Amino acid sequence: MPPSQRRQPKQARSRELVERILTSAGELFAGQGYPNVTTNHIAEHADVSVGSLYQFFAGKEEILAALQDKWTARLGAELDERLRVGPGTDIAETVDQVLDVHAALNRQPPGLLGFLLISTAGTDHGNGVVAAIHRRLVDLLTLRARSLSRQQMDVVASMLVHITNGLYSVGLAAGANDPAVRAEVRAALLGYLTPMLTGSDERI
Amino acid sequence: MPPSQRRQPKQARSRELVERILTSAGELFAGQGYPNVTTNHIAEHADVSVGSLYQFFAGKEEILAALQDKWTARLGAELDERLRVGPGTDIAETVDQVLDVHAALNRQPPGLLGFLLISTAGTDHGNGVVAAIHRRLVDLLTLRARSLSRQQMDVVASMLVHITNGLYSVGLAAGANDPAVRAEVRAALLGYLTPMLTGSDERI
DNA sequence: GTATTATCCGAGCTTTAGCTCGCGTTTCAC
DNA sequence: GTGAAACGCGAGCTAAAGCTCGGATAATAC
Repeated sequence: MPPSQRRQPKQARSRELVERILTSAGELFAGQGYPNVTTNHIAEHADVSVGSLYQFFAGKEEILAALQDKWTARLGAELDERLRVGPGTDIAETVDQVLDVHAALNRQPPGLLGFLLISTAGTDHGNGVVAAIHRRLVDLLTLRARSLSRQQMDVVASMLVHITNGLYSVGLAAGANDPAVRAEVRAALLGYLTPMLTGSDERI
Repeated sequence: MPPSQRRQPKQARSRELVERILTSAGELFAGQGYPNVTTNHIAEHADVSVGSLYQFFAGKEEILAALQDKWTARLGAELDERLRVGPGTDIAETVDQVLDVHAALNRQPPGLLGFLLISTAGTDHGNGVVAAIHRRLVDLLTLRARSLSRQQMDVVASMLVHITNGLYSVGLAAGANDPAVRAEVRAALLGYLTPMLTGSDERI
């Protein structure tokens, strides 16, 4: 399904223009808040005319969707690269890697990743984005937590998505690089996962 | 600091009108999403004229702020009432109570509490609202976790606010009454809190 | 009962976000 | 080099959100 009937950038300069638009939109969304940003702002900030913007995007929502795709793809790629898990990998190490990736991506621009993840809630497109992350997590869990039922895995994956998203988004974004906060998020994730993976969880 | 220079409702009918406006706004915000709701929608849905609405509220943002105040006050009152904790109270019980209160408030209208809590992020007013909840939690922790330093308590309180807010808001709101989801949220909170309160946490 | 204050209303004015369209410019294919 | 396609532009149109104001009604004070 094509994002819209708009023109697809073919030449290098238009691809760069689209890139500038996305970058500016990201900075503005994260900085001013989605409702306060207009397509005119984005165009101006990107040093591009509105007309050009509308050649490639149908509107603000489509820009948001494109950003979500771009960043979740980036997030997924980073995770794939770092999480070469075998059955023997230490959980704590895995959690650290995940937190590293999140923190790094959420830094430039600050808070954007968190905003994007939060803003998936409710929209059709957002559901797809979350589903992709969810799938990846279930794959990960399959390697680690074979004692869990399929249904349990789904719930656990949801939990993980929302713990990390939620924490790194709703307010903790600012403190994500604060070691104390970081340590607590780590403790929370491990506190949740450890009993489950070591089998000491009576719910299993 | 007065919310605005608007008129304060003095008579019973105007207080009821303000009430209707807030109720309608809550339903619409939770149902249609904040950006899609206009003051005209709210007035119409509340069966009130826009003019009347603007006599008591300066605009949409102020209505949101009023809703945040009202619901966090309600949340705080419910928690105070149910969480008569002494040093001997069971943690699991406390967590259950907190989840009960959240779930109940988030039910009518569905998702409103979650939306309100999320939407505090970033705004000045929202910071105040979160600070109030935060303060209450630190009080609670003071009774339970005396071994924590003041700074640690702050971080832990932040974590708790964001775990509950985040989880019950970003996507889990829909499933908040699903027993499986509920059980996982419970497990996550206990997994985080138990080591800390029993002193088996090596970070303390 | 009368003056005063509080309230309520909604047509319509103002502002602004959203968006298009025609034209000039650049790149590409051959 | 030349025609075609891709691109870039921004003044300005459109629709809708935000909001006011003057006048009518209801509550309250005395």
